[in-house]
Amino acid sequence: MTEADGKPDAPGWPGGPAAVRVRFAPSPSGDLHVGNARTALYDWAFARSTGGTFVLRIEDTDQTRVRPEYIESALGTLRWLGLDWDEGPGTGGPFGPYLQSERMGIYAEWVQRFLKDGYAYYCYCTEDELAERREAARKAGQPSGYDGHCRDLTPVQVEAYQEEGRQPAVRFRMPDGSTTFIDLVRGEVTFDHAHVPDFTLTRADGSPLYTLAVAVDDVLMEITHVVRGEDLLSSTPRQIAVYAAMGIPEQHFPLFAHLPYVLGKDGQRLSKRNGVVSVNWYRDQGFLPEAICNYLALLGWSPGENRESFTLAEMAAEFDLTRVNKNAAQFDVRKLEAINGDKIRALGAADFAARLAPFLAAAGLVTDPPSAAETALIAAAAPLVQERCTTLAQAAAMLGFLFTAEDEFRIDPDDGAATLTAAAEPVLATAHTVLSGLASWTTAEIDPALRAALVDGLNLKPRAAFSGALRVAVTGRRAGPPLFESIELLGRERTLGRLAQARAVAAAHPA
RNA sequence: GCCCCCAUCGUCUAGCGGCCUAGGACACCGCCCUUUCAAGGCGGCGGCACGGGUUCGAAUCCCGUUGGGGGCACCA
Repeated sequence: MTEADGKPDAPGWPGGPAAVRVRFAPSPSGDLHVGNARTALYDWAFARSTGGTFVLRIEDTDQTRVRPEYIESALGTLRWLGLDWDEGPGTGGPFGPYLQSERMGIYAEWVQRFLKDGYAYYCYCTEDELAERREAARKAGQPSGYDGHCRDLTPVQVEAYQEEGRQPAVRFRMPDGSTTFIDLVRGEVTFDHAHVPDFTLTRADGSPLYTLAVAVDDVLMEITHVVRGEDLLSSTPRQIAVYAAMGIPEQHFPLFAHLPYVLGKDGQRLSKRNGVVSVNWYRDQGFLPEAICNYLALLGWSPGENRESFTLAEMAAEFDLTRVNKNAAQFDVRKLEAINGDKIRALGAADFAARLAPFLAAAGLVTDPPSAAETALIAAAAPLVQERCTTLAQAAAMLGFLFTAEDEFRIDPDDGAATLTAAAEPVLATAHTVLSGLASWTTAEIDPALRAALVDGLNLKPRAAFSGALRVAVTGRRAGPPLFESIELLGRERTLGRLAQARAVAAAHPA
């Protein structure tokens, strides 16, 4: 690492090769939430739209907050969403390793160099002392950042602190003046360094902090564009200061783009309190990755011309950072549901059935994986619910009556049970009789037979005949897939059995 | 407390000085279709936060106010 390692001819920098290199750098302290996913999506789309490289880097320097299982979870979520990375964990690449926890030596070297060159200094203040002075500054109406207490310690003072046994953190010496940069989303942004205090590079135990690791890695990994959340906007001048300390010429700094927040339902910051934030939860509910990507894309970007429905591939071709909004967006699950329904309906029949199967298995309705017979029944039943569901889990639930064994079949006590009264008994009896006499068990036979017997024969309105007791007896609920098709798929024996059972129940309940 | 950012229907947005009596989507309401529920079709409700400028002309440009969000960590 010498001055000669400066990157005058690195990709993406003015004067160098034009290739864009963007990174998504999550901190694995929990499941990927929808805000992170939106950032990842934009990073990915920007890389793809420019023909650049999408780099995935894991920011796991804080060992007290990071859990290894969250790394796997995040990788899995990104893969599921369809956001493939060109360099990163599991893929490799020329700038690895891509886990910051495996790059500690690199950060330590740079810290030593910053110390030697006077860009950084040891800070012996304790956290309690810092908190106390911070509070005092705030009360005095002053900026409450670090006050520079240890900036220019004399050798005597240093010795005194060392004799006390204090372990120093390392702080970056923020120069006077201000930092101005062009944010690709927000335009020109300026920070007065009076409000950018000397910040910590490493903890007392020597471990590196975000502001050090992120700047070093972005330079070393030759990142050309830092596209990330707005929460990091105010850390940008620090990173720029670190680039300068590393000896990187200003024209070779990465470009920045800060994305607006994704807020919860109540307009507050995303948290468990104001809606579900984990992408994995939506996956487990049966939201399609293409729906989530489409919806998330709309939270801050649009292709224009009132187009709202598009594929990942289309976004990859059309994404444009300059069209990203500056204002925060609220996450509205209802719109996600609407888009999910659209995407589900757009699926091919076989594709939909294949995606539905795991949800039937998760609900305990079929074996995992489904048997050949179950697979056939799923394929036959899937078209009945494809256009009436908003999620795959909901679709599976609608088909529950079909995949439930007869000894476990129950009428929904809250939904349909009230229809099974003595008044309905004749309807059920007639249906049973008619269906018993059917020569072939097909919708084409069932439909006209029931219509003749109930509508013409019993003089019932179609609505009364097919959406009341009969439907409840067969499917257990008032609402569900089309009745005649349902009866066909259920089969003669099971249908007649359920009808007989419902008759008994109805007869025992006076209207 | 100090500093920064943002501002079009309830929500997501189109709009980048005249094409706007502001368009689309979700949600909501009504009608049609209909064996339920959906889907689909048609229609409706509803917005440029406020106040000053600039301009022949402002949702679009400038300033202020208000409102919302964020930062000020040995978190990221």
